[in-house]
Amino acid sequence: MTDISKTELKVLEAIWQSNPITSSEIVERLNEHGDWHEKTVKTLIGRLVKKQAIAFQKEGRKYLYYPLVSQHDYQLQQSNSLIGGFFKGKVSPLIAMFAQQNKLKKEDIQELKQLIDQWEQEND
Amino acid sequence: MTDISKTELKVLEAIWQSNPITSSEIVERLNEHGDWHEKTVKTLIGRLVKKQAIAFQKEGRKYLYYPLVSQHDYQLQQSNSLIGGFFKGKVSPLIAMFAQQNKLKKEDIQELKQLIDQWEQEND
DNA sequence: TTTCAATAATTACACATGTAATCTTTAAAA
DNA sequence: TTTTAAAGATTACATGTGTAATTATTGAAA
Repeated sequence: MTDISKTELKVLEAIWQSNPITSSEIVERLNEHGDWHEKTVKTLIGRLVKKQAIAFQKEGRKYLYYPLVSQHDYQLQQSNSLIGGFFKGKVSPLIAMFAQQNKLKKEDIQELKQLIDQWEQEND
Repeated sequence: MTDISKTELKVLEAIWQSNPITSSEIVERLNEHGDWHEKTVKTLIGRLVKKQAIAFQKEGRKYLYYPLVSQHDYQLQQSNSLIGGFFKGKVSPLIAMFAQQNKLKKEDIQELKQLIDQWEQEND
């Protein structure tokens, strides 16, 4: 799959939010936050189709778009790429960075602890 | 600061590795992994200068390049952007994702525990 | 059935990016 | 001092990206 650009990603996110979805609904959804020109959105939809990130089903006169790439898979791939590229594939340096920046809240710590407990229960 | 492209980042990473550094040294370093044409690297160096990601000091006939953007700051910004964009600014969903993919090793858990201990000692 | 309006497809255009070649400058070598 | 070679600056060019207008298609309305 070719790279998905910043603006294409915004469109894809609108589609992930719920689908299948028509182009005009995509435009509406994007315009809830931000200012998107209909023509621009149509172009981006077309590029996403060409990149096989989305596809459509013709339902009579309507084109119903849906994702071919799942949000989870995309996030996983991007996260792996960042962690792999910056931190040799290890997550702790990222967490350390956040800790240093005082970006960790009680809730985060709580959730991390829970994840660790779960991991320890499952592994050995 | 304008965005730094993929290939520009490779050049910047070579500079972060140790600096100040000459363009030919940058080329050498990049060619330890991968195949970089000298002219291409020169172009990318020029673009990084224009973007004010790096600068140089003329040392007689030599141009000595050094970073204006620190690796740490760059990584922090990119990490924040990913975590902010995908996980509403919370780190635990990312860790959960890694856990699910069996990407967490004993060592990671060990380090996470330590970070948590430290956090708890510092915060209340 | 002709017309209209919505939607998609095509075209446009400036700036970014990947990849490099050519031109210019200047210190070092001859 | 003239020549050369290395480094930077400029130019090149195809493809990608952001942003949109124009054209074509087609089901729905009149």
